[in-house]
Amino acid sequence: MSAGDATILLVDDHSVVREGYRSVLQKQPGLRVVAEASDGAEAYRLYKSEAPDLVIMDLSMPGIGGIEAVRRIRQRDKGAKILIFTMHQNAGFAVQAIRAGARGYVTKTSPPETLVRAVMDVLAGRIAISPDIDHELALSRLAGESSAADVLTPREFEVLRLLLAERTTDEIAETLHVSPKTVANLHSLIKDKLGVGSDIELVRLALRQGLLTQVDLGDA
Amino acid sequence: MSAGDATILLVDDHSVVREGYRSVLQKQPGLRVVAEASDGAEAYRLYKSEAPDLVIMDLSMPGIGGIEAVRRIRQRDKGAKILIFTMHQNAGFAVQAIRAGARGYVTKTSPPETLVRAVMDVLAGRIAISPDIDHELALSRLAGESSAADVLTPREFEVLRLLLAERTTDEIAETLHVSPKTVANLHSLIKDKLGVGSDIELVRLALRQGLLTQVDLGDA
DNA sequence: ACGAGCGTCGGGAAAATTTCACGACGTTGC
DNA sequence: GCAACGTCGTGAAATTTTCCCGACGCTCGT
Repeated sequence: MSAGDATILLVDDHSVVREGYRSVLQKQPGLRVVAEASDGAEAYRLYKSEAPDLVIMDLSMPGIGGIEAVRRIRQRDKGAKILIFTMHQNAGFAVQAIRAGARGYVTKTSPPETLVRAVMDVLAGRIAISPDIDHELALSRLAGESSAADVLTPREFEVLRLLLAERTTDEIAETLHVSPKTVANLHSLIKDKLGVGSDIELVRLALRQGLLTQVDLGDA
Repeated sequence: MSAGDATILLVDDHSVVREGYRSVLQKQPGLRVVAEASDGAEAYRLYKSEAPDLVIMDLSMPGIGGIEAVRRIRQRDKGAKILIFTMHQNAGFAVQAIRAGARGYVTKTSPPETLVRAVMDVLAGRIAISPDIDHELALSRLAGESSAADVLTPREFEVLRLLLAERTTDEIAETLHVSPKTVANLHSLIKDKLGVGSDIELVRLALRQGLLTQVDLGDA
């Protein structure tokens, strides 16, 4: 490991996975893992203190998730190179991540070579997307599935978020200081815009698009 | 690695994670990883040919999932020792896994020592549950949250499954050869039994209990 | 054998929700 | 200035959900 090695910060809440990263990356000359974090807040702290050349980050993590961590790091350093490495084989997540400022998106099902290749690409300033996500993105294009984030107005999006999180129409109305009737109207309009017929389809769509994560199920 | 080493089969669809397992386990004397699989079907095949002392298995995998793989292996060999190692910090999954015949359930957020400890426990014939899941199980007990699988009759469960998968009440009625009215009645009864007020809560509950997985979102 | 209990199936009617049509108001952009 | 649009709300119709009920068949304990 020479002084000219590219420095890397690993972020993943699963220690065994970080172990796996290390094992794969250390076989590669020119790379050096200099720090590890297990959540977004820690990642941000370590980014500031270590100023690594590259961050490899998972998306689903307790507390501050990956997307938000990307946003914060980028806000601080516009040139930050962040590669998302996640289990979510989901075009919606990829779009969100890239928009937040990530420079790459690779799924964990990818063979180690794909990860290494993506690391090199991002370090060289290129955008790296793993083939399966390319395919997902193509499919969602072809299917013409409306992306909730694009089609909905801010207010509608807010209502959708609350619908997925809170319980009743009345509670949401109170939170938003509008009449329950308005919430019902928006609810109906949202389903219309997204082209779903039932609430169950709505939740499934939200899941696919990464608006709701399985780990968000908090109130158990 | 002596001839008396305990042999292990690793099952996880993320190659980097398998890399991590190996890295952790090979530091441990007396253990030897003899095979790796990336889905349930391959796991079953390799179990038959390799007859390992222990299987370490992920839950969410393409095609045949972890639970089903446990069931098959156990059906073939009642003495099979299977340790579930997964990201799902979810009491519902743990219950399902143990009922299917797994001998242990450890989350990926656990430190490597916990995994190693669990491996030893299961090899010694003990049941191993990681502390966070113990806690989850305790909580779900205390909250008295009804487990869908327990509280619902077979027919109700079937309707729930279809509600989560299909689209309209009428379609389900047709599939089941009953009147839409019956489906609506069952739907209402299910929500009552599970103590949820809306379809959205219903889906969230199903998600928490592992009845629906993010990867099941097929029809995108 | 028999009644109690339960799962399944559905009808009827009331209650609640969803949907649709419509109007008002403020902002933005041309 | 005015057209387009987002937001908020009303009223009435359409639909769904819920609740109450009865029927049928099965199992189980006595």
